[in-house]
Amino acid sequence: MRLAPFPSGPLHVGNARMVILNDYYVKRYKGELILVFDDTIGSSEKIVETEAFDLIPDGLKYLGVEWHKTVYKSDRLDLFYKYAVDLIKRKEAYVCDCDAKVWRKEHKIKGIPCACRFLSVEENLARWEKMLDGTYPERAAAVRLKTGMDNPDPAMRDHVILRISETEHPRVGTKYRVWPLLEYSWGIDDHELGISHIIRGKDLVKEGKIEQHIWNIYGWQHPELLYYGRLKFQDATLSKSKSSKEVREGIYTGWEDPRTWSLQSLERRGIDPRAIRKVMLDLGLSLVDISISMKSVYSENRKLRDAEAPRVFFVEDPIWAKAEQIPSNLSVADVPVHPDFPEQGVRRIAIGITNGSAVIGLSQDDLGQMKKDTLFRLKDFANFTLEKAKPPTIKMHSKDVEEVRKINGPIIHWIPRLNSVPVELTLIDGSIAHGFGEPGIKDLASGTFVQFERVGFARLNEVGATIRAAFAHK
RNA sequence: GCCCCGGUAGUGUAGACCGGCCCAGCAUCUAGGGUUUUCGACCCUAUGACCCGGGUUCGAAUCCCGGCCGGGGCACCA
Repeated sequence: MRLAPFPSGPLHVGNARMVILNDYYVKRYKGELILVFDDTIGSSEKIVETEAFDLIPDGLKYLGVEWHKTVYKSDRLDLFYKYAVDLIKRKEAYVCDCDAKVWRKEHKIKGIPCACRFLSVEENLARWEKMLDGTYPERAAAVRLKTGMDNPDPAMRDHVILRISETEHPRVGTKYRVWPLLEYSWGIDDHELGISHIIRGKDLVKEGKIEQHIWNIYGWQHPELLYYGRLKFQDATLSKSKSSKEVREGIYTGWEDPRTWSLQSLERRGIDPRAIRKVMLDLGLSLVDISISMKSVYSENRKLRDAEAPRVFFVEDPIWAKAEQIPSNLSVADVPVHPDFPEQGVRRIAIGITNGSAVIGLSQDDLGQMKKDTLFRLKDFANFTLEKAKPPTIKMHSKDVEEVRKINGPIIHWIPRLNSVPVELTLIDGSIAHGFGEPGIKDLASGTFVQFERVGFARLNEVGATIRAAFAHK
């Protein structure tokens, strides 16, 4: 089987379907997977980006995809030329010098052949040479495959299979000026590369039919063609060209910016590749267009990683409150690393008491919902009442959690002023939440997937004087 | 305009090829409840679907026809 990305940028969650489906069947039937960079010259809208040659394999490795060989379409032009000449000699193809617009209107739509279709083999071969040697400028001539002008489907009438482009190619430069189109190059390569099964999006069914036409000409065995419908995410806009532009212009921080939805960005957010794989495989292989939510990926990720995610306190944009009347024997809070696994021990958070009071950071949301005298609990520490809002002052009430449970009072997360560490948390929309994490956060390894209690899961990407983290999901 | 494909709960999927075991299974979402020193995890409960109309048949989500709705193709893009 084969993976055939166009190298315009890294793979994103949407591309993951194609990749995982192929990888799944290859592994299940112990087949062979070839990574084929579909780096023909493209068009003004579809441009080959050199960095994609590295970003795509990176994404595949992240997903745990194993491929056996890498092939570049741009290395195989001579092969496509060889078959082009052969098709012309077999009178299966011809060089058409009609204007594309005129041809579409007068010939394709009406189903009437143009004069070029009846030219002799010799004349066609002469024209072919003129395409190669530069006599024809761009767009002046193209090779058409005789799929049939009388085909009831206008989409199938004598499609162009090779055309002239003088765009410089990032890998082979200006060595070639005639480039194949996708359906032709694959018609040849699916056979030449020995592909047995093709799994691709249903936007390519017409291309599949053209491939079959070519296989029939040569009497080649048909690879199995399987198509799946369009996949949309309700809560993610996937646009490689938009991302590419925003990355280039510096509006996005790079290809790991969450707004690109690249595999790199998901890795950075601590999404387990197995979560993506599970969701993609659950979709099956139907032709139906589907629209799913990233929530399913998040749900799977939670199942996979909740158990290994240490709990940490993080307060965004904290309001520093003066906490009074704390007894000196309560100078440290012992907070479980993970509530379901007591054996993982506790986080010892020093409160920082001076003269019976300390400074504690609370979230604006929590504080905003409290009235004077509200009884609440600083989670895993002690109960307090709100004395006054400005300046924010809270007073120790009791230690036992039952006191606050009785009245069903709020239990909130918090951080001490003492030794708390600045944290920059990149959210899914690309914005950054500034806040502080509890002192112990600086002892965690970079790459750790944590749960900021009552905030959500995140991955620590840089651990230093300031912690940089990426929000994953609730 | 021409051609192709699809339509099971909010979402996704199983069942459809080989009609009965399907008054339709599962997951997720949503709403309740339980548990928990997190708005996480875990447990329980609830709501909720075979696009419509004919036909074949003892019997149709499954087969046939028509309609409706949706998607895609008709590029010298991939």
